[in-house]
Amino acid sequence: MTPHVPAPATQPEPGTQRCLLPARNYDLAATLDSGQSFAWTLVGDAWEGVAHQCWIRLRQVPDGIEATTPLPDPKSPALRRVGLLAPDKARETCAVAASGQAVESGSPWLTAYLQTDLDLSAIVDTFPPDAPLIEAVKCCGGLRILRQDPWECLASFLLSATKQIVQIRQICATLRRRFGSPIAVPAGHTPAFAFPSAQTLASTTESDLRQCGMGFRARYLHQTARRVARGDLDLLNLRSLPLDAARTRLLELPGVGPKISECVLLFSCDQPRAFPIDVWVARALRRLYYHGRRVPAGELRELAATHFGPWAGHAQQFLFHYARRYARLTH
DNA sequence: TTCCAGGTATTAC
DNA sequence: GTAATACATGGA
Repeated sequence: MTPHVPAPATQPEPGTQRCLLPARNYDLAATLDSGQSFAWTLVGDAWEGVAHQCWIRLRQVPDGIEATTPLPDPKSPALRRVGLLAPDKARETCAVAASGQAVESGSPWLTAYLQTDLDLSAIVDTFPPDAPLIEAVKCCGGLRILRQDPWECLASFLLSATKQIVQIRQICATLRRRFGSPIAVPAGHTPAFAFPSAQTLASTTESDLRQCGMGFRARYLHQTARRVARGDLDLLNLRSLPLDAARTRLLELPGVGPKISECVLLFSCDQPRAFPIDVWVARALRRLYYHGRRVPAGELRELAATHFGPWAGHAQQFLFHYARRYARLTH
């Protein structure tokens, strides 16, 4: 499927810098709106959101993804953590960008976040050649998996239990507004906030969190934030552990079960075999691989672990997006 | 009004 | 070991 590609803008707006991340076979809309991140909003023909504590605007353009960020403001040290480059490098490029040129140099952290360097067709080639996957890939080609911050990913999915994606997005936005640090945005833009750290959330109360509309999930988020804040679990170190070890550590956290742990492993811990099975994926697996029969959860897990190969998580994301967006699979 | 939402922990067989 | 149930909240 070919994503809609709007015409490129010519000039970055004043006070911002822009760069192009070359990418082939990349569907930005499918990627940002497929329930893996809850940080992005469609504004006109672009997606606005916050990643790595930076406000960003992303647009699909013919050669890849165009990214816009605010220029660093030397008068606001608290808001200085902005830009497509590390802050020191960003200052060097200010003059160039402010003069109206697009910044063409790379931005390693954004490339890593969006995974624009990954060869998606090589991944798809590793999938088993079965009809359901072929159909899902045909419908959702260009769907990527982001590499998110582990804490934001864990906290967001703790809030996901029996919530619609639109509501998870709302709760995350409220959490940012109430507890996140303000970050730089283009002049005149509505304020944006970083995702609050585990330390910050640990220092609030369960009742404070509950007022963000998260209901019973507040206790899980608060308790997990406290454990992470006091160092029981080093989330970044999780990325260097083998799959089983990382999974075991995550499952020790309150409110984290088999589904949420797989989400964190797949979306933030470099574990492409991780395979979250939620209601949609379970429904899709039953419908597409078992003729709609009732199948024990254990059998679905067995299929997930053995059938889809080294990039099973991507297969899962195709099936999830396909079921939700195109097939509208119901019970 | 009733049902359901990218689940998990607890309790009951 | 597997099957029901409570858990808050808001949108459809």
